[in-house]
Amino acid sequence: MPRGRPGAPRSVTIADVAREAGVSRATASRAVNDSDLVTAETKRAVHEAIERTGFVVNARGRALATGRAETVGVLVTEPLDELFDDPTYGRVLRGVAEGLTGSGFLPVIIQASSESERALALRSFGRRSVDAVVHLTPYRGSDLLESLAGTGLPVVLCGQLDDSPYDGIFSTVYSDDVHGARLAAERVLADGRERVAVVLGPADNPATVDRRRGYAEVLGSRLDEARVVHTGWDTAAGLAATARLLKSHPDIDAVLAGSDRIAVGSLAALHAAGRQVPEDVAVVGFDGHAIAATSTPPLTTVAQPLVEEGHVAARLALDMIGGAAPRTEVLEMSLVSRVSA
Amino acid sequence: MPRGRPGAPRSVTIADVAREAGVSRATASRAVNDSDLVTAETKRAVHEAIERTGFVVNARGRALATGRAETVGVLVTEPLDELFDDPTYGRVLRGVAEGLTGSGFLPVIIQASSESERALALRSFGRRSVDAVVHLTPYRGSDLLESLAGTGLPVVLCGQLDDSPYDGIFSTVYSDDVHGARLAAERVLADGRERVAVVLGPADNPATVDRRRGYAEVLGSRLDEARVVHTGWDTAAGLAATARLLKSHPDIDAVLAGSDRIAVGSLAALHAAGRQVPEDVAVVGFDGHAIAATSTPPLTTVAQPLVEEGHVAARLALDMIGGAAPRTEVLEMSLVSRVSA
DNA sequence: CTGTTAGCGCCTTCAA
DNA sequence: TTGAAGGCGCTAACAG
Repeated sequence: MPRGRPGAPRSVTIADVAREAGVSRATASRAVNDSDLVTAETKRAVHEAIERTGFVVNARGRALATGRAETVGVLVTEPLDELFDDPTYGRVLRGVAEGLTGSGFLPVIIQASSESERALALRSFGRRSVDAVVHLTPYRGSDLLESLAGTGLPVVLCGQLDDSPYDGIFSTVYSDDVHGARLAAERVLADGRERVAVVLGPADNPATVDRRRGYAEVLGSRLDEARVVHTGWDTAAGLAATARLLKSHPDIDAVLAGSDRIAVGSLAALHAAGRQVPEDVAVVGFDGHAIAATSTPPLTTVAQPLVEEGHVAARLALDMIGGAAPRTEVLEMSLVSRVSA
Repeated sequence: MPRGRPGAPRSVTIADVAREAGVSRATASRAVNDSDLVTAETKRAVHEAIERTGFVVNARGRALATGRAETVGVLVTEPLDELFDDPTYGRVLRGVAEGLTGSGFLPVIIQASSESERALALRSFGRRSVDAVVHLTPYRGSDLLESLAGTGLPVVLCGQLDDSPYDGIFSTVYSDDVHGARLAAERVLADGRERVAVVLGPADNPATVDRRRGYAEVLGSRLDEARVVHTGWDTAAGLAATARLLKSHPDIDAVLAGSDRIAVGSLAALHAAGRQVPEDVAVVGFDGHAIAATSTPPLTTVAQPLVEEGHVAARLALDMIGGAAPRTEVLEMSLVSRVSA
């Protein structure tokens, strides 16, 4: 007969409340859950008993009885401390939290940047400590996704994978990079730019691939491969890459950047090279981060609906918990016009 | 008779394993938990049955039976997007995760930056969805701490409060700011600096108060109040404040900064004003962040043992879960000598 | 509308 | 060393 841990005073259970209110445990439970099978008067009596006893439902007991933990795990595989200069995940996270409010489900963030942390998280998921998993930072090539599928839990992926090997298994939400890139390219084209340079993030990144495709679709033959470069996602990388580009192709009149941080680097490189933005060279960023609004000059950029992505992820998770089949939602990007293009 | 949710196939329980292995549920349970009341042979049989059936313990059932969720909630009241701006929390978080490995407890991060999120988190804690709470960002003046105390859960505070109203209720771990500040002041003093300026963070911050006290203790009458200013924690604030200081007191020969980011701002202001660091002016930062190592020149700084703080927090939490009384641990800061002082 | 009854899945005491 | 039995705290089917 397990007695909680020794020393820990037995806490108030619904049986205590029932006794105190002079009703059965079932009725007390119904009152707690505000069922409308209970008289207003009985409810009042139970609530008074709750007041008097200081009762709080025990999540463990409820979870076992209902088969639900009322919890959504948010899996973050990037190390949180390395993530500090990329606001992307913070925004999506906020969206997930917002999307879950009112549902009775609590988002719990699970950091899983090391192999051992991943194993721990997986084990915990397998044991059904959460009702669904929102994976904020999915990537292929590990067996993490495979293991997640193995848990049988509802899983939502935030972000696009190369192809879609998990259609029908996971739900997915992502922003349409191809479309966003088209918007950027169309803008500089409409502006009469002729010699467009492209400074992208790492070549093996799916977002990079899609953005490049979007640019190419709109620019067509105007896109000279020699003016397309890949670099890191950050400002320093953008600066260096753009500076090099300006050496080899001094005549460029537009830069399509693969991220806002890259774009800010481009701005700096152009400034250093004595080019005026947007008079001599137009610059269009990608992401819609805060830094795009405060750069000099303020950056025209393709905004990803990150918070909305979180909202949708939450909805997908709730739907799957409710028994819905997995599905994929693609969100539209939008062009935010500022000064730089 | 509750049947889980409709549609959800009944999962494998320990009863299935027991049947499959031809033992009782009790024995199967013991084998699962590697009790040494079980023959090696029986264990093997059970594990084979587990293999065959694909059994995974259900956390909900176990939690109800043992009275433990095997989970430590890590409460973050700062908005997470800011968490990404300041590596401090990320480091402590890592420490907590490391400190918990091997304990069987999983850290789950709960974001509670809005009032409603706080309410949700508190409700969840009250329901015993976690076994302990590590509060990463405690501050006075809200009723959050009061409510946390009300849950009766073991709570660990990371960071020092103004006074100690929760001695004997919460455990606390923090780094000794007064001592750290003394180290910084002693350094510039030993260096023969005479006109020391102090650029602190917000005046109402407890860390600020303590750091100021530490500087004052060492500097004594050498600390001219007119050369002490308060500003924000970030680089831009540090730059502006230092620039102003250089206007009113052009003769300063040392800057004690309240954070590394402030110090980096000071470095920029000094550079802009044509001062050499450390020849003309010494600069000492505070925090020991990565930016201190990569600044120009590299920053001498007071390093907080953030990861260790996390380790200790985890230990305190585990101890309290085990029934230990709350206690407070104070960690020593250390001076990291680089070029700037 | 309320009470009775029977578990959810697991662990643990007790007796063998 | 193993099994039988009971209970952790709650909810839900069923009968009244």
